[in-house]
Amino acid sequence: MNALNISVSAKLYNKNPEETDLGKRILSKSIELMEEMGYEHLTFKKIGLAIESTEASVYRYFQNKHQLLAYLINWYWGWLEVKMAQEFMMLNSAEDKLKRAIELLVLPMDEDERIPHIDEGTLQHLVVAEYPKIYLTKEVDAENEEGYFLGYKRICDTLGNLALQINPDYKYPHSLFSTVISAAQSQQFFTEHLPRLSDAATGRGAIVEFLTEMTLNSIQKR
Amino acid sequence: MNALNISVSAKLYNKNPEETDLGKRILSKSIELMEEMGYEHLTFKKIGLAIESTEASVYRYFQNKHQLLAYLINWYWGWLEVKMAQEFMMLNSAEDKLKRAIELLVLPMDEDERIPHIDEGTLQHLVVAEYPKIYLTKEVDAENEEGYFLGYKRICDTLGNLALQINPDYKYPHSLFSTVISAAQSQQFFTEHLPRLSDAATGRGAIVEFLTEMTLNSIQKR
DNA sequence: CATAAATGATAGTAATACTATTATATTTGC
DNA sequence: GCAAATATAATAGTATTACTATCATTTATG
Repeated sequence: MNALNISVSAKLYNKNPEETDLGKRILSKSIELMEEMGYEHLTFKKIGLAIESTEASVYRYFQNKHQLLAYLINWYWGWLEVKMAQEFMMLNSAEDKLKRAIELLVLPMDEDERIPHIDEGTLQHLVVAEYPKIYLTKEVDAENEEGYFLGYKRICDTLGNLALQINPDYKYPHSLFSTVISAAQSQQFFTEHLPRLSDAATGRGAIVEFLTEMTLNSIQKR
Repeated sequence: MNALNISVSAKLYNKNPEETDLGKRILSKSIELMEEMGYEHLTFKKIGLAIESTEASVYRYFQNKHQLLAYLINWYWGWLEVKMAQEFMMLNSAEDKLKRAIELLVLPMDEDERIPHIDEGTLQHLVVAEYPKIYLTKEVDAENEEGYFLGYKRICDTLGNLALQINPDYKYPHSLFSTVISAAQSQQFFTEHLPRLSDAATGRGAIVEFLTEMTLNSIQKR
């Protein structure tokens, strides 16, 4: 097993892919293929082919493509939470922690070599392009009860609590951080594909600056 | 023809649905069905059935479901632009206009009886639930060139310019308003389905307040 | 070594996303 | 008011997708 293990709710798979070699190959190739062709064009048949196995084998791990995406995205949030916890240890003010959190959301990720079957950089790019698809469905309420969105909620809570350390009277910590996190994603997407919707022609640094300013100005006491 | 006509780029249909009775029935029923069953579960066959016509007839107006969604969403933004223009005439400060724009984004819409075949309230709810699906695809760059996202871009520009009237030095008008507009959507969705991601248990008024504060604090000179 | 479990190979089904064809209305131009 | 053009209805057909099922084979485990 890995030195580091990100836990993902058992509702997000049929059979735990982290426990077998085939499972890990499914994760690894799914990320690669989904990034390459996009969620809509990916099929379990293509994954089966890519891992030199079969469609049926992929179905043994995940009920369907939607669950696979939800798994990958929850893995990403779980991993980001670990990263944040690590980095926050070295920082002493809530403001510095918030700033660093925004950087982690936006700046490119290095591969964590403790987890060789997941390419975190590619996964981050995939989350940017696919994230809202896991909740923008008619099944959202049922899936919410299954814990499909826990990863995201936990990060929002963590950041919201930091904001309340700065200003205990701030009224919208949940709204603010669900907004900031999804803006972190969508600004990356817009910069790449719809540049008229962002002012970050100069790169991700500008996104970080925009979000940091927006966050701190929102929570400041006045 | 209608007293009021919202123009949507000709790239967003095969045959203009506003020009025929059948076309209008397609629009009307599509909104109703998509709202009811969600984008994923809607098919042209079901639309054909609902309008007491056929699948083939729907294909004569729209190339596919994706184009239909893009049409409806562009229609919505076009209509919102008209609404904003109307309301801005009565307002004299950029700040008041921004505040009113946020209300229009968030508060429930009344049916405009000049356009009987479109139920604006339902359409608004549909945009909240489906909007990101039109750009989160691998075809985004090609469709961007076809003008699939013009409606959204125009609203962002308009609001960005209002912000620059308040503070000509503000550096991120496009990023801010693409963020505010998509937050207006996602906060409505979260309030309904994932309440832990918002602080608007009390209703849409809180969303308006949150977004207004965030906007004005961001653009203020300091 | 025996048994269970995981995987591979293959087949099959219902639904989807179209395309094509032809017949029948309906509109429009003269 | 009629012919020609156009729009729509009715139907059929195809390739792909999203699964489910079955059974043989390999691999792990006690």
